[in-house]
Amino acid sequence: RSVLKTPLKQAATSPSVLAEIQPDCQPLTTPPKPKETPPVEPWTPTSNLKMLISAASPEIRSREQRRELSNNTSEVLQAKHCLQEHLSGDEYEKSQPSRKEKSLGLLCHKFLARYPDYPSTAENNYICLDEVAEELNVERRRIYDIVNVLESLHMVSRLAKNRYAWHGRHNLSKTLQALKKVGEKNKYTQQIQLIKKREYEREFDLDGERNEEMARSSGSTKHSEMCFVELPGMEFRAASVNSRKDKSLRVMSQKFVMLFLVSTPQIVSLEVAAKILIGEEQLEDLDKSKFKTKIRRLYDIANVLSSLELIKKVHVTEERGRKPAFKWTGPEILPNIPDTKLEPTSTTCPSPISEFIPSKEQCSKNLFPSRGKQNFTRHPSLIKLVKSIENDRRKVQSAPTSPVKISASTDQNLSAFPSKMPQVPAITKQQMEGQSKKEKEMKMKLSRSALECNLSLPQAVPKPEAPRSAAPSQQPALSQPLGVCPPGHSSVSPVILPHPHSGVSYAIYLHPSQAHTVTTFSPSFMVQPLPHANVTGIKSMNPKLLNRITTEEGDKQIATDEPIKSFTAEEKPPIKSETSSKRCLKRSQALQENNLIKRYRSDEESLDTSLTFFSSGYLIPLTQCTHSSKAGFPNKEKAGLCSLQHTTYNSPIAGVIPVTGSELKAVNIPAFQITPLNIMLSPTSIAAAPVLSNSCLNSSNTSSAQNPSSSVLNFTLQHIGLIPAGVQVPANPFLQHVPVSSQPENVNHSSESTNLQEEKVDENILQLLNCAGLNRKHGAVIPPSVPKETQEPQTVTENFFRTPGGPNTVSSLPANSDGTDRISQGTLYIPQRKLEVSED
DNA sequence: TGATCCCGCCAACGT
DNA sequence: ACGTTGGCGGGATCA
Repeated sequence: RSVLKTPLKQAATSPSVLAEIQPDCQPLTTPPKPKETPPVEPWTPTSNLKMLISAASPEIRSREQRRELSNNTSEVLQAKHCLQEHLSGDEYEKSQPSRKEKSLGLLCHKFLARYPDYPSTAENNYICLDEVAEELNVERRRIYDIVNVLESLHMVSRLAKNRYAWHGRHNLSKTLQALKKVGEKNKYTQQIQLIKKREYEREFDLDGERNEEMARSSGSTKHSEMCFVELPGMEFRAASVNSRKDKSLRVMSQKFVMLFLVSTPQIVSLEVAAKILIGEEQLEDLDKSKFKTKIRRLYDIANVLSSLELIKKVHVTEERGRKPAFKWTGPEILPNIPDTKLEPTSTTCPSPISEFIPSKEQCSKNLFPSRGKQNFTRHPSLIKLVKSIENDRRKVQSAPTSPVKISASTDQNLSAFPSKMPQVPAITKQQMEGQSKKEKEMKMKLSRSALECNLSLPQAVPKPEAPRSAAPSQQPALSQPLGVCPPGHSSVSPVILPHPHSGVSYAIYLHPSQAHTVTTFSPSFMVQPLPHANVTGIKSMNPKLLNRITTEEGDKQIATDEPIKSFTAEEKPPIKSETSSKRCLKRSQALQENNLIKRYRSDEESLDTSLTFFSSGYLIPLTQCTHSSKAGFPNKEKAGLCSLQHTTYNSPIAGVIPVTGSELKAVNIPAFQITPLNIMLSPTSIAAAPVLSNSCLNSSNTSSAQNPSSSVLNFTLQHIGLIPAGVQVPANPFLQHVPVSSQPENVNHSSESTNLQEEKVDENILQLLNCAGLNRKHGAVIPPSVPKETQEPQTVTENFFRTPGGPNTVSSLPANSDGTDRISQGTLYIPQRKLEVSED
């Protein structure tokens, strides 16, 4: 076999070409399973190079391929390399086998090249694993690795044995949003901090006392980690095909992504990720082997995520040394987006875990994904499925084999309780509710001990019920009432503004009421966050932890330049010195207090069903159907009272941060400053804002299940032939810029947003605290500076919205210089830590 | 060396 | 029983 064969190349290329050609159009052709090309040869290095290049920039991709590889430097170099090898001899063996050429990343590129990022509707985009493996000339095992992570992002979904449906990036944004929510729910941010803190402590040999404490607490919280069991959802939905146990890769991948989405500098080191993915630190170094294995898996995942251009490898240099890490390079996700739900019909990913989704919904979903052919055939059966779904669910739940569980995955760490408790599937809301009370009680009890750790995770199942006891964790973010809102406004909607160059994104919380205005505003404004100077410091936070991030690109600015402004908040004196135990006590107290408060608050909660998390831990984007919703409680005071407290104690770092609910109250949430700048809001965000703003709160309940109908509708229409497959009636949130309408969907969003907000607030608080702590350490408050360069907002926007339809762009919005005023309150995320990041 | 991570054994599942 | 999935970790490569 001589080395270079182009044949492979062709194989690889051809598909990509197709994709290119029919980018979004109709991918009817899909799986070219071209056997035409001789599968025999492995690709040549050259081909690989091409692939890489193409992968590098999707846009260019197709063209690139056709053209010669001349351009890239890297390419050239590689080419040379190849040549040399070839020249050297026929020992192609050497040349070929370079490990790199066989890397998962490369393979993934090749794989991705075969399919369009945005395939037209479901149609034929199916993937036959055997074929792919053959064409790419790799063992199937490898393909699984790729597919599994793609599946975690809902870019593909399993149809049947050996078959997957390709969804491309249509669902990506939704998925990411969902993941982010869950990540927030799980308090990954805090977990990360905790881990870092521990590390730091360890370094210093902080007394064992604390370590033990920490470990213990953490351990308790975390052990739940792996619990995930099968997800009921999966089962039924895929009907025949699903795979079962989703264990790690898929779930791991999602969690990994969540970490990026929730962390401020969106950089996550493998080490931290591994720890979190493992059951949290468990006993400190529990099994090194386990840790090692986790890392290995993370590399696999990271490789594919890198191929997707969602992350990129960097190195973080800390005091300790250089650690491998990855930086998120994917789209920023707007937390709030009014996502209307996910689910454009097209995608239909069969989400394994859709939690509450009513069976019907699921069915519809399932249907969608498939390609047309099957749909027809299936249709009838599907119907049946629908009917039986509920039964199935029950079965599933009860089924011995499938542990129904739940929560584990996502929340894994959190629950202090025995894993089982939390694991109730969302589906059984009612049950849950019933349980919830019990749980609450238990939690309350446990809370003291457990809370310290505060890692508690929110559980998957949302329960809208009322007064939640202390365990905030349990409440799904969804259900939670908004957090901190400045008085008067119940909901704040955070918007994240991506900062392209810096890579840092800012989140702005807007009051709903203001949201409108925002939209109208000029697209660009800057927000600067300011931490309270005084917020209680975190004693544990170590300055060391802070790192500087320097990336070659312009990322550097992130840390340093971040302008930080101080808001007016008055805060309370830091409690730093408290011992952990004391803190705990405080917390518990706080919790109690919170409880009281909580009572008042009603939860609107459950509305946002847009995503659901399944027990298995696998997230699936759903359309929102809110079954769950119970009627919302009157939100009475939510606005006024902020749920802050409750969040507060949750934080994992709690021990570290001694803030009580009362304290929080005292503190004003800093209002953001928005200076007019270049930053533009993405259209999406804008669009979202209005929705949120409106009203929603009140009506939240009402809304409810509309989505399903939309999906169903689409489905139906498509099948009937009224609509082309690609067309979907309901839209994707992005696509649709829904005017603030009275639509029920909106309502849901609002509720969702609310929750998010709360979460965010919490995070923000933590961050602020951190900042404060830092400041203290440094003794200086960081002056707010204005970010200098701003990039083109537009670019950012593009990233966010790839929607073909070209949404109304924000640009149309009138710019408002004084936007600042309008957005009075909010919180901003600022990366507080400084790290040195070196790109690889 | 330590960071990466390919390779493929082999168990859990599905059919 | 056999095929499909995919956890897992030894050990080869790379840097």
